[in-house]
Amino acid sequence: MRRDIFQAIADPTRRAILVLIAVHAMTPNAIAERFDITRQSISKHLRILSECDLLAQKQKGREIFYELKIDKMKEIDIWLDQFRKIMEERFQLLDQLLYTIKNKKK
Amino acid sequence: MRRDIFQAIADPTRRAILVLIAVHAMTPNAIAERFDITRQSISKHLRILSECDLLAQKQKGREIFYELKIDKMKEIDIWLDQFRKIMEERFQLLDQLLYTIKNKKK
DNA sequence: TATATGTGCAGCCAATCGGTTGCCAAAATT
DNA sequence: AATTTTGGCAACCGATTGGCTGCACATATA
Repeated sequence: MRRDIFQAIADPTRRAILVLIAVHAMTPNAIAERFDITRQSISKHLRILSECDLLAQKQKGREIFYELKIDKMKEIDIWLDQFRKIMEERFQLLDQLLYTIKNKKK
Repeated sequence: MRRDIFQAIADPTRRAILVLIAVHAMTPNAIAERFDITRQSISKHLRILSECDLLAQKQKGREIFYELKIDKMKEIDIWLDQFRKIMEERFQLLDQLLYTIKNKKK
């Protein structure tokens, strides 16, 4: 069973859950009310998100509030950084090239 | 057939392909050499990535060079922005709360 | 104490995924 | 003209996914 954050956010329902929870912690029932699928399905999604360390649970009586562990989202940002760096290098190379051409003209 | 960028980057092979191609455009065969799977599998991945508008093709003779359409990657960044904003608002609320407490003490 | 509510787990199922092999077409090489 | 190289497509297959139902269990409430 592969379980990483990229696989976790691949599902649109799970992405919506993350956005919902980001605003404030919610119980599985409250979340399920927002979707057209069963509470059990939501529960499965919450388990998957939890296994990726994206969620924290806070028990209050018989209710469980799930909240987003926002720090984990940084992992995606870190992955994106690779591309930002590659693009930056590419632009620098382009600048260098343009500079060389300019000097040759002189 | 669902086909969005989040589903596209869910697969680790596809993520690796994106990083490879980001550096410079490559042919399917050249990409396949870097992995332990068949050229046909790579071809499938390239098709999926293309369907998400993540890749551009440049034909040179019988070779096809695939290159990354870096702009499409911004979509992920835009999605992450939601969370950045929510977090910012949360911190501002916290600041406000701390300010109110401070003033009440006076 | 009996009942209602909140939650998670197990098992089922159709659809999708990610790999494979086999094949064909176009371009390059001999 | 025959052969090699490059690349895509189709069909197949086992594993995974994302939904469902049914059930069990703990906690509130009557």
